[in-house]
Amino acid sequence: MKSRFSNKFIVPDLAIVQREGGYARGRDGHAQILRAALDLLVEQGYRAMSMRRVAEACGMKLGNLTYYFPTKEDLVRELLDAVISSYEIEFDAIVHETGVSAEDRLAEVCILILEDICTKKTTRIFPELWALSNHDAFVLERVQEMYARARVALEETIGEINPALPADERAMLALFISGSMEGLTMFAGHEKPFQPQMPWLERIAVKSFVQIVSTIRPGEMKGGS
Amino acid sequence: MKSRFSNKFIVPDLAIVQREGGYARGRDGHAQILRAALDLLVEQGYRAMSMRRVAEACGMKLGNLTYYFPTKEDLVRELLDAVISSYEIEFDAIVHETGVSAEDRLAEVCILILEDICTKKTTRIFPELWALSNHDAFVLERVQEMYARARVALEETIGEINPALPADERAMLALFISGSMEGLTMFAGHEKPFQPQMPWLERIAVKSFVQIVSTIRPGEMKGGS
DNA sequence: GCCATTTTTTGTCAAGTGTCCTAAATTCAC
DNA sequence: GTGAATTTAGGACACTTGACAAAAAATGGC
Repeated sequence: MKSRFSNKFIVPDLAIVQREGGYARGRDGHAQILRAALDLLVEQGYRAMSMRRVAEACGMKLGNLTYYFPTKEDLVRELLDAVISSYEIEFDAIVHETGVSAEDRLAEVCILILEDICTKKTTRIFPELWALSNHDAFVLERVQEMYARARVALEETIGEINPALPADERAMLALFISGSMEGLTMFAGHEKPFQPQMPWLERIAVKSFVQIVSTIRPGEMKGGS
Repeated sequence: MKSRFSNKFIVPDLAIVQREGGYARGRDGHAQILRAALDLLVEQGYRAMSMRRVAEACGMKLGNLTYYFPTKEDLVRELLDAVISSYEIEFDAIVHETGVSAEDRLAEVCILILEDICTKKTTRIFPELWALSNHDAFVLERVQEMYARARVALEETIGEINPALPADERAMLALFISGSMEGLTMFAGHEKPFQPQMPWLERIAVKSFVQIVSTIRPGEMKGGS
């Protein structure tokens, strides 16, 4: 499952924003709740993430949990923010990488994402988010915002590989590549039937992406033959 | 949103297996329940698909619903089967299509799937199934079985385009292509932010898929340079 | 029309859900 | 140490959920 690229980047579980006031214990409790909620979400799914179970999971009484998060929506939103922020931080970091060729950087970004897909956390959480985003505008917007940031790195390298491509077509290519990788979650993600074949899929993906980025010509995806 | 290929195939909502005995009214009720459950699942998500809401949605009392489906698991399994079967029927049908070139057949299969992704039903249901499959072995198996059938058509045309490829590498390519398309659901599916750009994505996808299938050489994805 | 079979109604059950409120305990700057 | 602010505990509320049971109604072959 190890790739030929070193894992310089690993996405941390949560990017928790420290609360302003309060005591030290309060800050601990705050973070503890988010971690417990995430763990419940990953291990047993969204249905299991009830206020009572979250409270129990971090040795807390229900009444205390509602002190930190008066409503469940508060908890869900802050958890979503913490989870997604951790991905965004990584994506923002990789943008400023330099030194290797454009093709290798494209490959590197893709490998990072594909390796992350194999993670239990990512395999479990993202389908949950996709399902939620179908009926919750807030989740939809937040998730799409994250993907938009993920595409920044892709668009940049695409521009280096194929400078003739206009911006909107670069964006489309990045969108295709990003979505293409996400789709492998259900097949080669954690404990999925084709997880052992992920290295093969990585090679196919990288070769395929580099190829389409290099060979597509301006206007071709819009109406050219 | 119309593609250059005619929509010969449209996936019907449900492939309901008729019950054996009983009165005519009973058979109606049976189908009515499955339709109401599907509608609830699509319109409001899995959480809204409670026994009471399903019963109410088809003008039925709760107790009557439990007569048809003693447990909720019974209902979910039969609904899942009806939904997935409708897709499998289409996939099986397209395999027996002939007449056009291998490249065009690959394109046709891909277009069919990508058009289906834009459907409200597919956009809504599949993320739900992916999320469920993370914590329900039955759902996982049934969904993966469906995808396996969907890959049959892909593997066949891949073999025609690149006959030198061994079976397992053809299978990997089909897996990549299938997963690649599924991933676009969250971006260009029904009411998703890039739904209007789906035609562009279709062209990118088809060109990319044909390219990788045509140019990849045996052994390349396993260890070649 | 009879009558066994099938379908429907009605009511109940225990368990779980999110939310709210009050009183007690703890923390920590002063 | 005192005391105000913060954190915890405990209980209660109204509501939803899946499952179950028994009586009532409708169906349709004979």
